[in-house]
Amino acid sequence: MSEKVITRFAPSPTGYLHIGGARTALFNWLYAKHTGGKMLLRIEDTDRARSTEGAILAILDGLRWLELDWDGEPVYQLTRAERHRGIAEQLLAEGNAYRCYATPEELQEMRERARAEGRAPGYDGNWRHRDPSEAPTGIEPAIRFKAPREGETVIEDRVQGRVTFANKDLDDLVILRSDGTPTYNLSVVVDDHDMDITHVIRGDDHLTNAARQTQIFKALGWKTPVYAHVPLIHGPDGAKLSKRHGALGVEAYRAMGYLPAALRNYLVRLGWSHGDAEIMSTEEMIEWFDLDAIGRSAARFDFVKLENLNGHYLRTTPDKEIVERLKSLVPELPDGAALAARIGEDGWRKLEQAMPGLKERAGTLVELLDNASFLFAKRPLTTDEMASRVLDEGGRETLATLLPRLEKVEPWTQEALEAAVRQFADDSGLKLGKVAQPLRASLTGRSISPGIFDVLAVLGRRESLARIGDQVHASKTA
RNA sequence: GCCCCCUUCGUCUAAUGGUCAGGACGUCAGGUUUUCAACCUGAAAACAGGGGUUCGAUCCCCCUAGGGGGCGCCA
Repeated sequence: MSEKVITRFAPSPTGYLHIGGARTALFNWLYAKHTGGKMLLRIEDTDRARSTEGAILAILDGLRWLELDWDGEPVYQLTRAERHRGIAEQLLAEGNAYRCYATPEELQEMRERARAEGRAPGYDGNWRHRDPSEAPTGIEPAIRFKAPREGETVIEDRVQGRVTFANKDLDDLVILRSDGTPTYNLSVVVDDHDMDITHVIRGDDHLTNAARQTQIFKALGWKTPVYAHVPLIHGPDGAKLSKRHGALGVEAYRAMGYLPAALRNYLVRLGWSHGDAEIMSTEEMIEWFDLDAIGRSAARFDFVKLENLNGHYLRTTPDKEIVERLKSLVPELPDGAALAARIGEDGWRKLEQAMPGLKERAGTLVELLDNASFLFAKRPLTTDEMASRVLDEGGRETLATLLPRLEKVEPWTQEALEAAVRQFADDSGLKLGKVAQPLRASLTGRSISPGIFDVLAVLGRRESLARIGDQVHASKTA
């Protein structure tokens, strides 16, 4: 019965689901899937001052967007406070905890003194042995766990290996605040036990917590879960991930135009590998993922590689799906409403038609959309610098002679257009590029675009001829 | 300050007590080409430093340096 693996993702809702949390969730999810187990979701909202409803929603949304599902209903830690309190009382009754009357000021002072004297700034255990009769009046005590003083606490970590802490370095932590609310380390132990969690996969910033939690598990006579502490993700400069370079919520990645499959693929390769495999399907990830293959060193976040991966997934995603994703993305963009109005039904149709050429050239959905902007541009087009240079006198003359030939093309298909333009280039003794570039500039306002015959076909006869005509006329009036 | 962890091309990583230290992204050079991409070919690019152990160390041990994490009545 207890053979089945149960992992959990346990974010605290004090902000969005950041990229490190997303990877932790992914690893928990993959391990659960790999072993045929479950992944539970627990919202660690015991810090009432900082937890927000919005953050909970953001985290749930982020997980859904990443397509990482969890088993059962999310457990809100706050709702279990009574149970946690009960265990604290039990620990107290069994002599594994004690009341501490130290005030915040006293603790502050103690820490400063310890630091000054070069000792670990932990609690000195003053109230561990003091008689309750000495308790000052008017002060509600906190309850502290009576941590072992001698010996060591050993964690057999699936990623970090055997990690040993001297018990003298681990102080008596508060398990129940003076206001009667449980603290993190107590809640985690009780919940992991009650939820039958078999594997705890989390960031290695929790490594020392694992030692403290192990002590509590032992005091309670409970079996500890298997631990796997994954190294953190750093910014490109090797320093802690800041908002500037990637500690963004996953919704920011969505807004930048990344695909969930690409982000998953990128994240799974940060700290974990399977031989030379780089691009892998979700099925392959599940099949191959294993705790033992997780590395022990921190990885730097690299947007360039993410974008490369995203480009790959863009190219292999069906056109219709990309259009759907764009439709939901556009309203969230700056000026999204206006953009959506400009695109319109007709624009979405053109977009899908032009998609094969567009997705080949983009790293993100946002870039793709920008590359596609010529599709919904209104005449007369504005031309960028490079396009203007192509549309010099010679370029416009070429267009002027080409225009009548194009007007005769029937039907207006890519094949017919290509044949006509190539024939024109031949007849004029011009290289195809000399014709294609002015054409491109007149049709898109840029020097870069999808294949020119695609552009012509998608834009349609009327619009294409009008845009070319605009340039020809400009040459006459100039 | 104390405790814990980490260190292979710029980045993500593989591998091994004896290898030309492999792959991917990026970079550079070619090819292809209507532009840009994509794609193909090729190149440059790493075992942090110092001691051991060993016939032989990137790999095992120690030290140093550098980086990271933790040290709350936060989670």
